[in-house]
Amino acid sequence: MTQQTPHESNTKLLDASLHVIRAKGYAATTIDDICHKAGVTKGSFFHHFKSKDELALAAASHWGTMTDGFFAAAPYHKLQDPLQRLFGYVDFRGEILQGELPDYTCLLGTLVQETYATHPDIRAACDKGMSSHIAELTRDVEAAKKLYAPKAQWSAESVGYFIQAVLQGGFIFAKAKQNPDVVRESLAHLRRYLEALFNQPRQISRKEK
Amino acid sequence: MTQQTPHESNTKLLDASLHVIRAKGYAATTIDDICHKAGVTKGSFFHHFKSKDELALAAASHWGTMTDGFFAAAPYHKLQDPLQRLFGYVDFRGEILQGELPDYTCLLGTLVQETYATHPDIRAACDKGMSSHIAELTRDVEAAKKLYAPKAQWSAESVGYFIQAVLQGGFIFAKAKQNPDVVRESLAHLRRYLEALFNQPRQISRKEK
DNA sequence: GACATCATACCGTCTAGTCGGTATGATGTC
DNA sequence: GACATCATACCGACTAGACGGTATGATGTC
Repeated sequence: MTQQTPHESNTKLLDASLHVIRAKGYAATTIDDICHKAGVTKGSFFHHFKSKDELALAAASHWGTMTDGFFAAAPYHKLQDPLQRLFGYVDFRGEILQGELPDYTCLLGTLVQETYATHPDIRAACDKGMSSHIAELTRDVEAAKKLYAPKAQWSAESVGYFIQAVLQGGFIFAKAKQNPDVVRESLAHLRRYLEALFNQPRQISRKEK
Repeated sequence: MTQQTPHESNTKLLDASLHVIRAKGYAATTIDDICHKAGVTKGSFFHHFKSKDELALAAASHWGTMTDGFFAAAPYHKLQDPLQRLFGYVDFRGEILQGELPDYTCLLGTLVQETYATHPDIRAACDKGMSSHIAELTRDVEAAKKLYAPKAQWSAESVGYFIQAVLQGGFIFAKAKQNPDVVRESLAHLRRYLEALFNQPRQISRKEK
């Protein structure tokens, strides 16, 4: 909290770890892998981080900071209507499926799968990061519900989790097929569902042909 | 394919690996872990499997056999109407969320996350296993579509993948929260969506309070 | 006695983490 | 402004242990 701007090597190591862990998984990632990718030495690594596990915690936190900024800066975020902002989010998640798999998949989803039973603190950090992203989403769902479906039975939070589950699950198939098409098609189903939940007539989304 | 009934140790090793890999992940699982859990020695392990990677392939195949049998024997499978069978599947997936996390999460989803970039053959085996399960599901979706929504635009296959994505994504949150409630709530959303897709009036499912 | 099924000791490599050391630059003192 | 002192950042050889895999031989079964 009393952080100065961290040193460049520190940031390079964190950025490298985001990529390498998403590509190889946490256990298979070696410290040397990360150092090599970051272009720093092992001595430097252990100057900045006490252990591999501590790096994972720092990486999870770094991931949260990165993604918060990324989504806050996205164009959909400026829309006034909370429902439009929600649709904007879903469409945006489809638009960013570009480049290699480690560029668009979720670090926390990968990390938690491997560590939930063996590394309680890393599991908790993943939970915290994902929950905070979902809480942000849930605020829009809640506001949209008040406006468009005030009497509906479902909870806004469960919708937030549902959206993320579709994404996380889609990423698994993207990895299995080396191809994000399943994510795109699942997002199309998700959007159709959200339209129904909020009593919106079927409409063609911006990016849909 | 010309398999005799495999020796007991072989099966014990495979069963053990299903559990251990789902708990710790593939890379963090050691051969000794699996031997210990199976109650056999390392000599036996290497008598039955050439390497750890070969075990992973055998485990993926074993998983497919197990789950095929498990779902084929489930009560919903006897229903005549394909749409009821589909709803039966979704409800059944909710009902089996019992016991510890490694008891109900998906081996292939866990495995593919860690290996997709580094172990092409394991990745392919996971893809094959998941695709085959989805193909089975897709047959019911297709049949139900013919009956209840013949003109709809969506493809049956994309619905099959969507269902699995919701499950796989839900498992990630179950791991993060050590609790399958997110899966249950996501399955409730999924069911509501499927009812809409097939033009079914909202109905209270058997297990819903 | 031949073959499958182990059991045990062992080997070599890989890897997280250590440790002694250096480079750089800030701060204080005269 | 010269010099001592010290903190931070970094380097890379080294180590101890873990882990995948092997070698060898025992035991049972036909």
